[in-house]
Amino acid sequence: MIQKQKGCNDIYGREAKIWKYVESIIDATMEKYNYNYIRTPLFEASELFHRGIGESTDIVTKETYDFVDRGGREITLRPEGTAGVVRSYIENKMYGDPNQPVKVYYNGTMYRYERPQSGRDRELTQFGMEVLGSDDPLSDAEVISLAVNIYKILGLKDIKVNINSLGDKESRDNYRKVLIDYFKPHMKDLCEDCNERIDKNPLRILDCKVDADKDIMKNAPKTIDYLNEESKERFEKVKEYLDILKVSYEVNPNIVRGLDYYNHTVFEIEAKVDGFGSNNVLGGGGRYNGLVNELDGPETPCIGFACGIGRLVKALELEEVKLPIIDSVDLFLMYVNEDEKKYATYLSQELRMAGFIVDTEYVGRGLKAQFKQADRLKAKFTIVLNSEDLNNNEVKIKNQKTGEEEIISLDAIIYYLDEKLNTSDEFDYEYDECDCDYDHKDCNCEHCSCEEKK
RNA sequence: GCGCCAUUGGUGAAGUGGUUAACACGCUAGUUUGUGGCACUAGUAUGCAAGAGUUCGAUUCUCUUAUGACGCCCCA
Repeated sequence: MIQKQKGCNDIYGREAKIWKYVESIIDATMEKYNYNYIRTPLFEASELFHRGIGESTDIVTKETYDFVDRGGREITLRPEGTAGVVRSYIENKMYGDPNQPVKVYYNGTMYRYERPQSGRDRELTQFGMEVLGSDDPLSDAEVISLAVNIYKILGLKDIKVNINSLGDKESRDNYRKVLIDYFKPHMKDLCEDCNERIDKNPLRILDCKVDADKDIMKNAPKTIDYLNEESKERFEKVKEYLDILKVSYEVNPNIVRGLDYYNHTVFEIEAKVDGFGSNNVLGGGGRYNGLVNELDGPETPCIGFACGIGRLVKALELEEVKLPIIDSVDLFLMYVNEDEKKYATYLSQELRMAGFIVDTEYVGRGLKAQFKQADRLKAKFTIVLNSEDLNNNEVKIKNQKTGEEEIISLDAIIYYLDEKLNTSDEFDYEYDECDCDYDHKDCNCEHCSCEEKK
C-alpha cells in the first residue's frame, strides 16, 4: 500500500468542513479590514529563501524542500508566505501603486523539511497578512488586532498576545552585543545548545527550555531596556493603539523571533489549551523594515503576521468550540424499484437546482437500510417514492425531526420544502441540542450532549 | 539530523513461536415491528505496516524500510 508522505495530512469529512468554515471567516474578516487576497507560487527560486546572510552574523539554517528542476534551476518549495509576497511586491512594482500601503493576505500550503511532532507537519497551511509601505505604529496594532479578532470570531477564548520590541537596527545591534557580553562569561553554566546559539543566533538563548529557570536567564538584559528614544516612543505608540483597539497583551521580553530581518514590533499569539503539546503558539509576526530592500526593492517598512491553520483547527477542537458546520441534508429520496429510482433521479436534480441539499440511494440498499442512511446523513425530510403515489401525482414527505408525514402534490414539493426550511426557525442550526429524536438515554450520536451520556 | 514508543478487520481493540486470530461497535441481509431507533438470526481479515532473516514452523524473536505519536535541534 502506498502511504502518505511523512508529515502530510489528508483532511476530509467533518474536519474538512471545519477547515472550510475557518477559511471563510478568515476571508470575511480580512475583507472587512480591506486586505486583498494574493496568491503567489508554491515554489520559488531557492535564493529567495536562502538569501545571503550579509552583514549579520546570525545564521539561520532553513530546513526546506529543495530540488533542481529539469532546466537546472534551483527551486525551493516555500517554507513561509512572506518572502513570496515581498518578491511579488517588488516584481510587480506595487510600491508604485497610488493606493498605499499595500495590504494583502494569503492562505496556502507551506513546506518544511523537518521531523514532524506535535503541531508541526511537513506540509502545513498558513494564512497571513502583510502591510507593505507603512511605518505607522497603527499598522502594527491593526495587524495584531486583526489576528486576534479572527481567533475571537471563531470562538477561541483563551488566547494570549505576547509583544516585544527589538527596536530599530541600531538598538537591535546594540542589544545583541550587550547580550553576548552578558552571556559569554557564563557559558559554562548554560546548556550545550546554548553554547552553539551564542555564535549562531544569540537572541534565541532567551528561548532556551533547559536553562529557562536559571538566574542567569532571568537577569538577562531585556530588549526594551536597550531601545533608543525613537524606538521606545514607537513601541509606546503601538501599545497605545492596542489599548484603543481593546486588545489585551503582555510585554514579553523573550519574544525575539528567529530571523534577523525583524525589527521593532515582534509578537506571538498563543492558545492556552490543554493538550496542545510543547508548542502552543498559534501564530506570530513582526515588523521587517529591511526585507524589501534586502531583496533589491526600495526601502519599504512592512509588518506581517502568519498562522498555521492546522494548529488553529486543533485548538478549536480541543476547546470544543461549537462551529456552525452544515453537515445535514435537506431531503433524502428513497425508492425500491427501477421506476421509482428513475423518478428519484429526475426529482433530485430538480430540487437541487431549486437550491436544496438532496441526496438519494446509490448502493442498492433495502428500504430499512435507506432509513438508516437518512439518519446518518441527518436528513431533515425524507420521501419514499412509491409508484402508486406517483401515479396520483402525489408523494409522502416525512419530517424526520417530528416524525410527521404529509401527502403533498408533486408540484408542491419545492414550495413545501421552502416553507418548512427557510421560513420557520424549526431547522435553524442548533449549537447544543442533539439533532436526533431518539431517547437521549440510548442515543450515541456524536453531537448528543445530554447529561445521561456523560 | 538525534532520541523514545508504536503499527492487528470499516472502527475500538484482545492475544499466542505451532492446525479455526478473542470481544465490542459498525455495516449488509433476514425475522419481528404499520417503512429506520429495540430484540433475535446469519454474513462480514486466505490476514496481524512492507521486506528480509532466525526457526521444522512466526502475527508473535532479530534486522531494514515506511508511516504514526511524543520529545530534542530548529522554528520562517
